[in-house]
Amino acid sequence: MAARRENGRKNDPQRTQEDILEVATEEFSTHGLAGGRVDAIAEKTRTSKRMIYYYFGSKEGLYLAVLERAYRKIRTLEADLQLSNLPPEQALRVLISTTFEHDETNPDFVRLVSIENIHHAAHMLRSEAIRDLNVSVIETIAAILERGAAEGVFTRKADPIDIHMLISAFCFFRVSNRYTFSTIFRRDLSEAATMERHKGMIADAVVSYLQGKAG
Amino acid sequence: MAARRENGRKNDPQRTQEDILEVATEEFSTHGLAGGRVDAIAEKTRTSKRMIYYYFGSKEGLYLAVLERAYRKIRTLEADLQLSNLPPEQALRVLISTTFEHDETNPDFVRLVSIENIHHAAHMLRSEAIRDLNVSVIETIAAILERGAAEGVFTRKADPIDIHMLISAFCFFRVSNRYTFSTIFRRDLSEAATMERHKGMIADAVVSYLQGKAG
DNA sequence: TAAAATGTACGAACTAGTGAGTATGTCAAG
DNA sequence: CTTGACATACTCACTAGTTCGTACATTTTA
Repeated sequence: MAARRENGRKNDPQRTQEDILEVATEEFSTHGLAGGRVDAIAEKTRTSKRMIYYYFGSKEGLYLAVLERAYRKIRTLEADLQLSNLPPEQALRVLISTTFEHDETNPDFVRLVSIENIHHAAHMLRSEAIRDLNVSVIETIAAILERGAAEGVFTRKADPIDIHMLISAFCFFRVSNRYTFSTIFRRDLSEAATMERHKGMIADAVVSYLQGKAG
Repeated sequence: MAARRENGRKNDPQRTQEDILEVATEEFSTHGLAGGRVDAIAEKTRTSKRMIYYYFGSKEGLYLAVLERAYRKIRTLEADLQLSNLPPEQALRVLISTTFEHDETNPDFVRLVSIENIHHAAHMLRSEAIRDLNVSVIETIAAILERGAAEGVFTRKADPIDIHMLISAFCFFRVSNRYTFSTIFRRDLSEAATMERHKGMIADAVVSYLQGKAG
C-alpha cells in the first residue's frame, strides 16, 4: 500500500513479511527446502536477508511459515462450498470439480506438499496449525454419501476418507507428476481439452464406483 | 562375493559401482538431489568419495545413474505380465494389482520420481534411456480395452493413457503422499487391511468406470 | 528516547570437486 | 613361468566456493 518515500525508509512489517513469504513460496516450491537459497530469496525481496532472520528465525522457520500459509489458503476454500442443497451426485461432482481446479491452479501448493512428503512430513508434524486442519472435506463427503445412500443413488458403501483419497490422488497426481508423465507419454496435461476430459473422467469414475455393487 | 584380502586391496569395479548406486539411491530418495550429500554417500560406501567422481563424474551424474537404474527395474517388471489369456476385466484387475504392489514395495522409486518432478524432470529429459521407455503398459491396457469393448464388457470408450493415469495416480499417491495424508487424516496407510481395501477400491473404480455409459 | 525495524558486511562451517600419486590385474615377451 | 609395461582401479589430502547465520550500526515509529 504505502508507497516508499523518495529516499528514506518506510517501516511496514506486515508487507515485509508478506513479501518474504511470497518470494520464499516460489523459491521453496521450485527448489525444495534444501535446494532453496536464503540469499536468493533475500535478493528477490524488496528487503534484506537480515529481515528473514528477524521475522522467521531460520531457514526452516521460513519454510514452515510458507507451508502454513499455503495450507491456510485451502482451509478457507473448503469451507466455502455450499453443497447440502444439491442432489448427492451433483454435489459430489461439484466437490470433485473444485478439488480438480484447486490443484490445477495451485501448483505451488502441490509442489510444497510433495516436498513435505520427501521430508516425511516432519515440519507439518511440528505445526499444530497444519496438523489440526479440521478437514471439512471429509464431513462434506460423509454427508453427501449418506444422503446418496438414503436416496438410493449410491448403492456402494464407502468410507469418506477413502473417497477423498481417490479424488485427491488423481487431481494431485496430474499436477505433481506432470513433468515425468508428459515426458514419458508425450502428452501435454495442461491443454484445455485434456483437462476437461480428465475432470469428467475422475468424476465419472467416482460416481460409477459409488453406484456399483454394495461393498 | 570375493572376500577381500586381509590387508590388501581387491579391485572389483562392478561391485564398487553397484555399492555406490545402492547407497546413493537411499541417500537421494530420502534427502532429494540438493539435500543428498556426496560425503554422506561416500561414508556409507565401502569405497571413497574419489571413486564416486571417478565413475560418475559429478553429483548430478550419480543422481542420473540412480534414476536410470530405478527405471530399468520397472521396465522389466511391466514386460513380464502375461495378460492376453485372461478375460478383459480380470486382466485389468491383475494389472492394477501389480501396479499397486509395485508402488507399495518400491517407495524409493516413488520418491525418486517425486523428486524428479520437483526438478521439472530435467534429468529424465537428458536421459535417452529413460525418455525412451517403451511404456508397454499402454499397449497392454489398449489391448485389454479393445477386447473388453469387443466382448461388450466395457461399454465406455476410454483412452488407454488416461486409464493408466487413473490407476497410477491412486497407487502412486498412496505412497508419495503417505506422510502428509496420514498426518492430516490420522490413518495408517501401510496397514494390511487398509491396503487390501484400497487395492480393491481402485480396481472396482476403474472397472465401474469402464462399464458406465459410453463416452 | 526507547523499542521496533532495517541495512551492511562478515565469518564459520560445510560441500562439491580435484591433484597427484599408489595399488592391482593383465598380457605379451623373454 | 617370470618379468616388465600398461591400463584400470583406487587412496589421501587438499581447495575453492558456497551458504546459513550473525554482529554491529542505523533508521523509523510511538
